[in-house]
Amino acid sequence: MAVTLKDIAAEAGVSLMTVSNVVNGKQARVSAATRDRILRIVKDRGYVPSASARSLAAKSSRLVGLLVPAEDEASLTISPHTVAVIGMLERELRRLDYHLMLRGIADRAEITEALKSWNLDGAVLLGFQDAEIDRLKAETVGGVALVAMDSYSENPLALEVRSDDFGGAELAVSHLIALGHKRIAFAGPGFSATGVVRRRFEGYRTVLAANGIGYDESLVSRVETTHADGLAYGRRLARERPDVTAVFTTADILAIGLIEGLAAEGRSVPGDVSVVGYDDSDLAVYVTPKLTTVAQDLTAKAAEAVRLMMDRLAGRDRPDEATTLGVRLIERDTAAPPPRR
Amino acid sequence: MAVTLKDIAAEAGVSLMTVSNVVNGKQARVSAATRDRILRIVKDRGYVPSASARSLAAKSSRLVGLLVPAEDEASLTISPHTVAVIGMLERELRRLDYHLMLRGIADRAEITEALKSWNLDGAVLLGFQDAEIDRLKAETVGGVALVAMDSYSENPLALEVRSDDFGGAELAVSHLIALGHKRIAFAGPGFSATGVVRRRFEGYRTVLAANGIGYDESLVSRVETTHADGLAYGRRLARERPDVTAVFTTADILAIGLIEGLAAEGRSVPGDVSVVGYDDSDLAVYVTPKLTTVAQDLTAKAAEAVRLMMDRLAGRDRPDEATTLGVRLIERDTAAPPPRR
DNA sequence: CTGAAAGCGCTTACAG
DNA sequence: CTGAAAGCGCTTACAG
Repeated sequence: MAVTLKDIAAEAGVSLMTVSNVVNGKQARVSAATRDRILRIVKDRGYVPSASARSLAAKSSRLVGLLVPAEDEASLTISPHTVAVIGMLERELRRLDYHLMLRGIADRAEITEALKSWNLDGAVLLGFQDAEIDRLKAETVGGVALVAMDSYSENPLALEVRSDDFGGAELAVSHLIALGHKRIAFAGPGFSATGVVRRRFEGYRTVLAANGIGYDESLVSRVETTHADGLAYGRRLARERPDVTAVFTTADILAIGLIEGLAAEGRSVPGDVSVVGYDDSDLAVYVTPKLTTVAQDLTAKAAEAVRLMMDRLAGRDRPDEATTLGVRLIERDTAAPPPRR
Repeated sequence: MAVTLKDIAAEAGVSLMTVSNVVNGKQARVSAATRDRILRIVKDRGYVPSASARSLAAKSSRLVGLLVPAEDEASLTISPHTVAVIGMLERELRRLDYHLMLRGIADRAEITEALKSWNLDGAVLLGFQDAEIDRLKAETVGGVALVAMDSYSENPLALEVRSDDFGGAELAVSHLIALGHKRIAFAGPGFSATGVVRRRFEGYRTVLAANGIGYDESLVSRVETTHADGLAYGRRLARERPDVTAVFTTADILAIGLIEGLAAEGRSVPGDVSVVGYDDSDLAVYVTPKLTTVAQDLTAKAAEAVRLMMDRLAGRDRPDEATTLGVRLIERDTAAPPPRR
């Protein structure tokens, strides 16, 4: 069947060991002549080392997992965020001769299982709630390099990477206030559980307070991150809250649905209501009017996650602190001064 | 370190073999009492079988690859298409206790390498050109189950899954003709090389001919599948081809850019120019006006690919013919009768 | 610079 | 119903 080290060794008239050394680039241990001869045979025969044999014999699998929460029977929901991370991660791993295993996690125990089963060298945790990261235990995680994206968990087992969610909200809400808005709503998904949303909510509250605007709980709505939920929220807002002149949302897709919902009830953006999104996804410029939004640099975030992972894998340990990336406000066409009364 | 079969066997006072049988569900070979005892220990100790050891000893790795073309230094471009397939594939594999390895392919030789290195049981090839599928050889592929998506290659080594590209184009162009259009442009990426685009182009030509409309090469433009290229094309079209009243494009994102480009030059859709997209991606309903487009059921296509793969893996071999899924036209707001002159 | 031995954690026949 | 042996393809010390 497949060509093995043994076959190459036999053909080259050397020992297994020598071929192994050559294949793994330990050149100091083999003469140039032998090396070239072996390399030629390797190439001619199309030899590819068995990764599972290697993984079994060595301590390292050269395998990194990308772990993403998954409903039991549903297929993985892959956000633009996830896509950016997958792309970057795969490329960097490939460059360093690692492989990427993608795994949906329906049940918490599967994290451990995924780690152990293929003896992963590292894993990137994407989209988990802080509490789930908190629960990771050293016994079950072993020495696996763990990077948790968008997590505010304090668990020292995982390196955290996120962008400045508090600051992003500050930027957005300050902008709305500067335009003259006072009745500013907040819309986002379950913000008690997920740290990212909670930080944005805190940014919202903080800026309000700093500007002497009283906090009004009735302006805060829990809306899932989908176009449909945004749309329903927009209709509701138009009907029930004519006093609201601006909305800060935690996601572009939600903002886009919201704008459509407002329009369906005869309210225009930004004429009647201003809307600020979050993410600066591609979508933001495809829609009309183009979306004013908080940009987080997904590519940079993914790159940072990969870099942390690679540093850990290479044993270049770095100060074990969370990395927080900057954000900025992209002013486009959905935020304007409130209508004159 | 990690708990092994041996540890479990020792604790249960049985042989390795017996534990192995229990873990692998070969219950006929073990008494119920022993089985329950072993299962309890397995659970208590948190034993997870080593997949690499298993892969090495058995003939099967329970590993399926998703192979996607990648520019050398660029990160994977993951289309909505790819996302749908990744999600479906991961879920089905997980359900059957397989794992998914994601691999970008910069160079053709890497396909073989990916297959051999981890001893993949199967692989889904996504986004390769027909010629690349054609070149796959039995020697290098071995017995790996191969599914090629959106391929029109005749290579019997791979099972092909695609949707009815010729029919989709027929639907779109017939619709435009029925509305009264005669000067209908075609815009899509490199359509000599990729079978999918070529089939759509053939659909376009065929319908034109069937309706007595002469083929005009100057109406056919090669435009890459990006918003930016669509936009540039739209501007060009508005300036140089006032005679064109309708455009059939091979992708929604391209159509959306095109509409923006036309608008930038003062031409409205569908007032001045009608546009039909392809894919019915989420985007289609987010933009204004909402896009008329050809829907291909990505979920169904992904599901079919997974099903073919699973049947092959399970040895349930099926008639080795390509699967072609249906398409349908979704009429929304970007196609209307041509302007009266 | 090169090699013989042991072992990684499993499964696959084959016995009993 | 249960087990002892061989082997999957590699790497890791350790010798020479």
